[in-house]
Order: sequence, then C-alpha cells, then structure tokens
Amino acid sequence: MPELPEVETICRDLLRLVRGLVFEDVRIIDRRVIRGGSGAFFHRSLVGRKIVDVRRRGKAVVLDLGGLCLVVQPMMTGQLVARSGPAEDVLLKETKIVFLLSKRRQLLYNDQRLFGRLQIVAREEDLDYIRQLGPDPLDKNFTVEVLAERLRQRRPAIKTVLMDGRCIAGIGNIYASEILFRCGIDPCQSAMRLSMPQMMRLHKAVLEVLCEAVAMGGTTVRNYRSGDGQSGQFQNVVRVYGRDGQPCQVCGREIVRIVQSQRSTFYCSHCQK
DNA sequence: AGGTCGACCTGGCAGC
DNA sequence: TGCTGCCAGGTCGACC
Repeated sequence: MPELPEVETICRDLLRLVRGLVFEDVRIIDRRVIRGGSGAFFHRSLVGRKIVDVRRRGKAVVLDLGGLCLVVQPMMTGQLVARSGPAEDVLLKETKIVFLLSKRRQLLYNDQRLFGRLQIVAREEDLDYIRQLGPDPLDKNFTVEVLAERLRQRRPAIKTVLMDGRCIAGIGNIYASEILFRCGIDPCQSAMRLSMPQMMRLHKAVLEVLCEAVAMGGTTVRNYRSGDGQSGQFQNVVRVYGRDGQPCQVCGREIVRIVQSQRSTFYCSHCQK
C-alpha cells in the first residue's frame, strides 16, 4: 500500500488530528499485526502516553510518545484513520486495533491483508528497517549528487533499485513506474549505467512526481485511505501505472506491462530508452 | 556481499 | 452460480 506520498499524507493528517492526545485504552482485535512484544506489553506501553509528534520515516509512520515510539508500517493494505464519536460504531472487518484517545477521539488501525506491523521501540532507529533507510527524496539534502552516489554501485535495473528503500527511501511500485516514464528512462537499464544527463532528469522526476502526489493526497488503487479517511487523487493522473494496453499519452503507442523482481512495471518502450 | 525468490495474508476480479 | 487462478501499493529471511 502506501508509498512515500500516502504515508506523508497520513502523517500530516495525524499531526493535525491526534497530536497532543493521550492513549486512554487500546483494544487489540488481531494481535498478529503487533511485532516485538506481547499484546499486554503493547497495551501497557501505550496507555497514559501522549502523542507528542508524528513523522514519516520511509514508508513508516512514527508516533513519537516522548521517550517511546510507536512505529506503524502499513505495508500493502494498512490504514491509520483518526475519527471521533462512539467507538462501537466503527468496527470494520479489517479493523485490527482501536486506540482510544482523549477528547473522545479514536485512531483505527485497519489492515485487510495483515501485512502491516506495529511495534513499540525506545527510539525509531532501533528498527533495522529505519536504520537502513537511504536518503529521503523530500529532504533538502537529496541532491542529484546524492542520487548519483547511491546509484553508481548498483548493477540491477533502475526500476528495482529505485524501489529499494536502503538506496532511496519511500519509492514503491507505483511511483517507480511513474518516475521513470516522466524522465524517459527504460526501467530495465542498469542503475550504474545511467548517464549524468539521465541522472539529472531522474532526480527532477523523483521530486516532481512525489511532490505532485503529496499535493493530491496520494494514490488510491483500492485500499489506501489518508489519516482522515479520504481517498487519494493521484490515481486520476497516473500516466503508465496500471495502464497496460492503453495508448501512451505522449506518443500514442501501447503501454506495456513487464515483471521485474516479481513486481509489475508499466512503461512505454518508445518514450523510455 | 549482492542479488533473487518465496513467504507472509485476504479479497476482488476475470475466465471458464 | 461457483470454481480456479491471478493479481494487488512492502518487507524479510533463506538461499545462490
């Protein structure tokens, strides 16, 4: 599910909706989404704690509780949705955890496929996933030189490398295809063989695509919801993702789907070389 | 060490 | 209608 723009949208919503609130109770409906400790430990760690900050690390949401962090990785189908009103109204089949907050608010963790994970850690860097993350594309230090340095040693296809969070944080399957279409680069080209002009176009496309997607509240393919329960809008402007068989908006030739590293890639073989 | 592949899960949809 | 197989936004551990 959520890639960088979706998780960024969730974090901005949660910052607005739940910062400063206190966990009053936690109802664990399916404990399989909890990692790194028992349900009792999870419950005990949270109750009484205040949410002092919400931030994104790669594709993870970090709820900073002051000396403790609740790290949520929604993976493919996880949702973190804040709401207010009676808690009994809202239980969906996919609701796995209900966080009861002060001021009669709740935070729901919904997850159809149970791929997502929630973990309590002292510091977010305690998680391997976060410690190993590459530079974040929305960080001001993410320059074309940084990108070139990250890609220079990587032999696999650029599409595969873009999706590796240890190389660059936050880019997943939808945006990898969209970014490569935007800068006209063949997804099968080896990352280490990109020319400097290609590298500059790629850097520009990464920023453009991700910023546009954030501005549109992310992409909803089927499950994604923002922190206030809304769908994203970027799916209405994708140019290649999921459009195999349709004409390329630039040259009119057919968009094709191929499989790289067991994931679908969509591209225009005429525009991307 | 870097790279590839299945496993983790549920549900929607196309095709028969 | 109902079955089967394929597909889905991510990550990780086991292997080569």
